[in-house]
Amino acid sequence: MLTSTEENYLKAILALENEGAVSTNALADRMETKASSVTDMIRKLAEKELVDYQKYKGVSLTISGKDAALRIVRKHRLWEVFLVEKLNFGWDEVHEIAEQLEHIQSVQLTDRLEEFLGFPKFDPHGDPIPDKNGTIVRRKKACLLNEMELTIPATVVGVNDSSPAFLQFLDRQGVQLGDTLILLEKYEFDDSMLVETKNGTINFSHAVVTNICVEPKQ
Amino acid sequence: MLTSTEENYLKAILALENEGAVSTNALADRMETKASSVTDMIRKLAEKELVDYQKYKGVSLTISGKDAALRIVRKHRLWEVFLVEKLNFGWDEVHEIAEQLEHIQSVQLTDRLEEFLGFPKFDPHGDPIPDKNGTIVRRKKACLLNEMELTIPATVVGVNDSSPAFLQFLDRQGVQLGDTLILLEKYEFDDSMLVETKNGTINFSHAVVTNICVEPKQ
DNA sequence: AAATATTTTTAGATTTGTCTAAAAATAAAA
DNA sequence: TTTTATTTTTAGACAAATCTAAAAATATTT
Repeated sequence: MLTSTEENYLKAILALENEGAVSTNALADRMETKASSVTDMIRKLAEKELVDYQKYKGVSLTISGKDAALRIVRKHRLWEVFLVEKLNFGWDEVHEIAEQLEHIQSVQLTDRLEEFLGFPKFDPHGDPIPDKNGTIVRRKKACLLNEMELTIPATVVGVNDSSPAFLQFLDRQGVQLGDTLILLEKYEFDDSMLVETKNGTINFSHAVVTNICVEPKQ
Repeated sequence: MLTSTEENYLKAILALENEGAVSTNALADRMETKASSVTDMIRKLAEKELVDYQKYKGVSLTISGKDAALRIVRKHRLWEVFLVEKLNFGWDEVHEIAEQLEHIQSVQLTDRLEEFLGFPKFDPHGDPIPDKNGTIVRRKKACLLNEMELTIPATVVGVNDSSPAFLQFLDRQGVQLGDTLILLEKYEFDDSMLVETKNGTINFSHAVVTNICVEPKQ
């Protein structure tokens, strides 16, 4: 059995390891703790064979570590769906609560929740929900809004930044999952872009267009 | 903010204090820990003004301690309703999971869950659910099955023992909340009783009839 | 009321996750 | 390739919740 802290470390390592090992400092940053604390915890996870670790070389998840991490992500995202779909929370309000709920230990609970929710494949931010075996649905045609060709309609399928600040900004612009957006112009000097939304044509900064995931319509 | 352990102590004190202070040993028994650990924790709770404590005299909850305890009981029982009503768990399966869920910190979550469930007044074992203010509905006419008069029909409204063993026993006898039972005979020599149930007339031991709460029908 | 038994508290130790400060290893720059 | 800077690890300490063993207070019995 893992402690909540151990689970949070595994989740952080999963999020950070895009090919290659994760550095101690990167983990410390994400966990909002000190590098020395990270070293201690990594040692413990290595002893439990959840991560591969060599001094000064960073960490990566083992098979069973990745498995554990995916189970936590699965729970987190299922609870987010529950909070939004059943309890009418906004997509900007659910992360913090799901951070607690993801540590509830009961495989049966998770599986029944999934069934109750109708086996959703994506959470309220468009992130994929691992199934019972840790398998994730991958979107093939998805890209960032700024990578779209001009004038081609695109459906919003997710966000890269799930912070309340960004989500509330999108709410205020009337942008939500499933909406259609069209890139009309790109301005080189500040990488901002003109986008057609259901609320009209709006100029979005670089930070905005690189944090919205879309799929070409049809 | 309270730790889960502190919350569990408060809950235990609430459950044990039927007039008069709770002894260190009684708490240790219920918490499945040692008396010395209880003394330490009581000290901490006293510092936070959640309990009144005098050395060698036992503890009792302060107003704010009782408040906190009731909030935890409220969450526990609401989650039990959710598990049974929405996720189709049996009444014998929910306690352990609710023990974890009761520590999730979010007043908004609790209140929205309550609303989602239709403001239930009792949990799956017939125990009353405190409302937002800690107020509990009291059943006026309720008594134990063994206290009923012979031949008077009574409705099952709760159980005093919520252990899986007892609940599964009741399941096998076909006894559930809302059922009508009729006391037919009392046997002095072992305090067992003959009871009419929807599955026929059954002899129930003293342990059974003193753990079923009923209300005279109508 | 004195002796004995029980309950409760204290003292000191352990584990978990964290910290600071210093040392060691690695990476980057001169 | 030395020197300097950065990253990572070690050493030692702390707070929380627990434990064992011993001491102190209270209760019970003779």
